[in-house]
Formats: sequence, structure tokens, C-alpha cells
Amino acid sequence: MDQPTKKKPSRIQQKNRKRILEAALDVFSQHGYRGATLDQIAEAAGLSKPNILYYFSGKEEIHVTLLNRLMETWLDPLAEMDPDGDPLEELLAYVRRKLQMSRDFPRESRLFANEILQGAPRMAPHLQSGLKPLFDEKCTLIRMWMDQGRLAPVDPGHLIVSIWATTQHYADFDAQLGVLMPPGAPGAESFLDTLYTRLLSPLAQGTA
Amino acid sequence: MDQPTKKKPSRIQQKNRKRILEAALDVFSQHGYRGATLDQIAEAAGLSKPNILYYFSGKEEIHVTLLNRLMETWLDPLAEMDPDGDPLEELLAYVRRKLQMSRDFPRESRLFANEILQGAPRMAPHLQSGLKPLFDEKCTLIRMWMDQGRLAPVDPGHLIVSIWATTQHYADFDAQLGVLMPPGAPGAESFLDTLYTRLLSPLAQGTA
DNA sequence: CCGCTTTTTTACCATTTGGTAAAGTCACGA
DNA sequence: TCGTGACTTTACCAAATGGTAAAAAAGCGG
Repeated sequence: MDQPTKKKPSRIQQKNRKRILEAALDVFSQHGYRGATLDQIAEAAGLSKPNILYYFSGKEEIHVTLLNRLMETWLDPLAEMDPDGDPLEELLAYVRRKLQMSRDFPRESRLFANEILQGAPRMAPHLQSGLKPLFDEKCTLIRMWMDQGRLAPVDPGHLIVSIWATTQHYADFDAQLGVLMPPGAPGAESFLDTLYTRLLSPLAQGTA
Repeated sequence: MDQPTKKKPSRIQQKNRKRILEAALDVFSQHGYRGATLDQIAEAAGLSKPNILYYFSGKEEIHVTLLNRLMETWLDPLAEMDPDGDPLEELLAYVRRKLQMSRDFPRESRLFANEILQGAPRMAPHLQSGLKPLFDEKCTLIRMWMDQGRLAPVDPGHLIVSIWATTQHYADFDAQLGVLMPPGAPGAESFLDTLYTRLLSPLAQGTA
């Protein structure tokens, strides 16, 4: 799809594009799209502003490139949920992967959060085409597990969304958590384990 | 503290300050602090830019004013949690109030989220002085309930944080939810009810 | 070492943005 | 109705920002 125009990115091109994206991730995730400036990105990347515009056609292209890359990484943990595994184990493993991802890639998480907060102006299509199908697929899978009595019944959509909410919160609201809790919020893993174990254990208890 | 300088805000002052804050809430919550412009706020308020600067000393003062007002409203639902009530009922009522608040004041929720995402540059002191004490107080209360066996034991801090995460998510990530779920995400209330009922019911079930 | 392409720098620009000065205009009590 | 203080508008700015043109400097195959 882009062979005719761009044959092969030279070594130096690859290196500099990577440096720019790395710097841009820092800046965008910290200040949001409109709050970030090309000068900031340029300085963080150790390049001049016009030089950056030699590698990317503009601010927006940098941002969109980051968002595209992010999408794959972001969907991964959900995609890994195995239909043939033990339901509760699969769900809990997913929660752990997602939490770990928030820990390992807080900048990516904030970039994403920022974009969604502003109404996903540059991401709506990707949500439709990338996230939605996977979301629906996993909802169906979870519903099946529940119908088989292998998980306590709850709305699968809200379940997944709640997992996103709780896990990403640790990255996105770090500034708040830093004030309220010691450092890094230890114990999040075991809390979430307990939360979702009690929610989903098929040995149904008293219903409220 | 400000009697010597400002005696009494005239009727027109009150009206226009309110209009400006209302407009600014729209704009700030949609674009973030740096993404919002005085011109946008001015247009939304139906006033000229210099006129706005007649009522507020600058962009930052408007933002800070909004943040201050927000703080009170935001803490309210948590403050209402009654030490003398039934523990589980109090917690669930809190969850419902918080969710309702996200529904009723999505702009405020986004304003807050934006500020925290950027590292709370204009809010850190308020978190320390306003939120932290209340948070600690309620953590102590919840821990007491748990020690009395009236709630299943979990970390109170993570519990409260998870309530924030799940409820605010419905306002802050609306753009994402709109793609994934029908409209307005019906059933959030009952999902969260189930989630926290199963987590906190003192009739402890199997421990993971 | 040469010539050609790729990369980088220098010097600019137009627009946007937060903010100001100062000249009105309005409201209202004397 | 007239003056005085509260409010608004008009006309500006300086700085910041996204972006461009074109010259200079590196790379690099031959």
C-alpha cells in the first residue's frame, strides 16, 4: 500500500523516527494533544523542529502514528484470553496482564486516556474497527462461560469495562494515588484478584 | 480574607461570573487546560474576551475557580457515608451516589480527570488538604467495619479507589463506551451493585 | 575523489493566543 | 438630568506555535 512511494526506510530514518516517537510519547502523554508543542517534542528528541517535520508531515501525523501503534499493544492482553482455558483463571490472568500493562506503559495509558477524554477525535475509527470486534467477541465468550455455569452471571460488557477502569486507573490517576497512598499502590494486584474472584466465582453465594 | 478588597459582588457581577464559569466548564472539560482558549470561553459565554478578563484576572484563575468549586461537590458523596448506618448499605449507597454524580456532572468529572492526568499541577494542594483527610477517615471507618466482621475484609484504600475508577469511567470514557455499548450504558447500576455486593458481603465464601 | 541523494540547519512566516490600554457606554443615586 | 463609578468595547501587542523555503552539510555508491 506504500511500496510505490517509500521503498526502504534507511537506517538513519528508522532511528530518528523512533527517537521522535519516543519523545512525542513523553510529551503528548504529559500535556495532551493540544498542550504538546513541536518545540517540546523536538527538544526531547534532541532534534530541531524542522528536522522533525522532515520525518513527519506534521504534529497530527506524529500523534496518529502513536495512536496506531498503541492500539495493537493495547488489544493484546484481551486477545490472549483463551476460550479453552479455565474461565475464572483466564479472566484473572487478563486482569493481571492489564494491570501490568498499566504499570509498564503508563505513558501509553495516559495518551489513550487523553484521547478518549477529548472525545476520541483522532481515534473513533480505530475503536470501531479494532476494539469493537474484539470486545464483542470476548463478550460472547464470557457469556458462553456464564451460560455453562462456569462463571457467576454478570453483564460481560460491564465486566470488561470495569476491568479497564480499575486497571488503567492506576496509571492514569497516578498523581491522585500518589497523594492518597504510600508509593506505587502496593496490593493492587491482590485487591483486584479478590474483587474479580468474588464477583465471578460460580459457587454463587447470597444474591442481594 | 477578601473583605477589604471586595465588598459586595453586584447582581450583574454574580450573573456574569456564573456565565463565564459555566462556559469555561464546557470548554475546559472538552479540551483540557492548555487546549482551551479564552476566545472559546468568551464565545461560549457570549461575552468579549476583554470583558471576561474584567471578571477574572486570567485563564488560570478561571480554571482554579472551577477546580475549587468542584472539590466540594466531589467530596460530598463520600462525606455522606454514615458511620452509624449498615456498612454494606452505606457502601452501596455511596457507589450509587458516585455513579449518579458521574451521570449528572460529566463535565466536572472530565475536568477533574484532565487535571489529574496532567499530574494535578493546579490541584495537588487541594488533594492534600481536602481529599486526603476525608479519604483517610473513611478508610479507617471501613477498616473498623471489617474488623467487626460486618464487611468482608479487603484493603479499604483500594476499595475506595476502585469505586472512583469504575464510576468515573462512565463519564470520562464516554466516547469509548459509546462505540462499544448501545447508548448510555444501561445496567451500570446493577452491575456495580453486584460487583460490590459480592466483594463485600460479610458471609465470606471461598477464599482464592 | 566526485556527484548525487539524503539529512540538517538557518532564517523566516502567518496565525493564534493570553493579555492590556484606553475610550466609550450604561446604570443609578443626588 | 447630570455626574460618577461599574461595566463593555475597540484597537492593539508580544510571545508562542505550527509550518515552510532554501541553503548547507553529510553520506555514500561508483
